[in-house]
Amino acid sequence: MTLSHHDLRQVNVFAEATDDDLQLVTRNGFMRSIEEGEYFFFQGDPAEYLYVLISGQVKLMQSSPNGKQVNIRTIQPWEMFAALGAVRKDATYPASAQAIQDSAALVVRSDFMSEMMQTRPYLAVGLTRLMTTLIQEIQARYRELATERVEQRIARTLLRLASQIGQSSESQTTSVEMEFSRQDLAEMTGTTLFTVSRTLSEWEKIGLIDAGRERIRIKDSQGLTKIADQSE
Amino acid sequence: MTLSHHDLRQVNVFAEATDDDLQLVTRNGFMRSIEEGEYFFFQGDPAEYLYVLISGQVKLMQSSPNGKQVNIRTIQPWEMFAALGAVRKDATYPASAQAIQDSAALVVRSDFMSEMMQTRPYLAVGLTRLMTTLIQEIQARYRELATERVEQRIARTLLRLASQIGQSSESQTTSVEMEFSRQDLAEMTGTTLFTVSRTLSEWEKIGLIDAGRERIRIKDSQGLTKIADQSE
DNA sequence: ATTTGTCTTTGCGCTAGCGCAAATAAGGAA
DNA sequence: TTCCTTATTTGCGCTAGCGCAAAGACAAAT
Repeated sequence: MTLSHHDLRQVNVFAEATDDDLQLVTRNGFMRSIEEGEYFFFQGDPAEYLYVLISGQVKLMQSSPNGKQVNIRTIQPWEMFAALGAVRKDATYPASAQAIQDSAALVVRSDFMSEMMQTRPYLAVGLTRLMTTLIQEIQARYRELATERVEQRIARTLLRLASQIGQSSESQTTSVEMEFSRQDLAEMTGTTLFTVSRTLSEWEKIGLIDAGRERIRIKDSQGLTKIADQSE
Repeated sequence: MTLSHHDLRQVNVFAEATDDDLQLVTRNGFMRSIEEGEYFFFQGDPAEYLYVLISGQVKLMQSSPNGKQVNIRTIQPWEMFAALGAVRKDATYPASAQAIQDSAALVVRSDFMSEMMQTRPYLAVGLTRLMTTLIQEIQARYRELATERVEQRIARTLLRLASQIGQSSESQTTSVEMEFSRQDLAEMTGTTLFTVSRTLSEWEKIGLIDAGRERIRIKDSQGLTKIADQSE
């Protein structure tokens, strides 16, 4: 698989890059494909590489000492992830990256990117911009987790995922088919598999969604929005 | 109040700055002092300035549409905050900054810092490094909120605060006196004022802490650590 | 078609923690 | 000192959501 510069410019950090710089990145990087369920890296590994997802879907998850897991973020194609190694020496990945669909990624050495950044402010600035986005998103999720009830969080998460996926795939169809297990969704919303299952069953009954094994499709996003926004 | 370069180098992002650059920053910035309870800025305001806390203590909090608040982060002296404006045009603050003690900050225009960053990679890289730290911290808090019980979260928060404060003040005394209301602590841990009160009362009874009105001192940090780490 | 493994559903009991209300305590101001 | 405001404590009832177990559904492999 070859990457055109046009493709790579979909990556926010590379949007303003010169052709030469993109050339450098692709020359120094390599492609890596893994199957559903496999990992790009594990929490605690030395952060030697950063990744740009080309196809598929990847979840970043963090596990606590006692073994429970939370889903920090779900990566869509053309997102850069695991970039922290580029700015911190001897960092280790704070999360594991598992493919939830067969996935391919462009892999670049952290220290190579780090060198590039020293002489190309646009790169460092772009990376900072990316990080502010991430911070804002996780802060919002944190607030939701702290203040909202499970039902609202699940609704909001479904809507968020639908918009992320709808954005990355060009299919602007109203109802996107999403592939997630109940367990995945539980980890994303900070609840349990059982509660997710119960909630989705309820919603399917009243026609808000259409759900199956590892598959959810939103039928009435307005109805979900109403649930997500209900103040009490 | 004047800021020596030595002082400013305590700020991580400025650690490697040249004297000239520090000069520029102080010349283009100004000091702003506010009293306990007042705000440096509010969520939703245009992010025109970034701040470096010089003295006091500030909490960054986010409020949801329905009015509930969470404490995103607590700022200690020599921390930079509200830096997102420097990399995003037309951004608005995603949180409000309220002084929980009388505080003073160095205030710098976002677009001035933005310009500096264009020609000084160390600044952009330093800012990115700062952001990765923030991301890691809030991710950890997110995981805790999702997987741990209230008791553990309160214990962990107390320990974290104690270490942060102990770090910024040079007093390496074993037990730091912390000034927080029960409400503050509730917002930091994603619980309610009542639960915090009950928990602290319990801990005071068994000698882990010493608490008063808007005041907490850890007496037995080992005991707290044990609570924070208990896996069940 | 049958088996096997995994994912999902659902019933059931339980409890951590919420939320209200009322009492109490601690400072600060007059 | 006394008053006033604000923070804290504590009792009490309640429920959202957890966690287990067992059954059911689906998909892939043989």
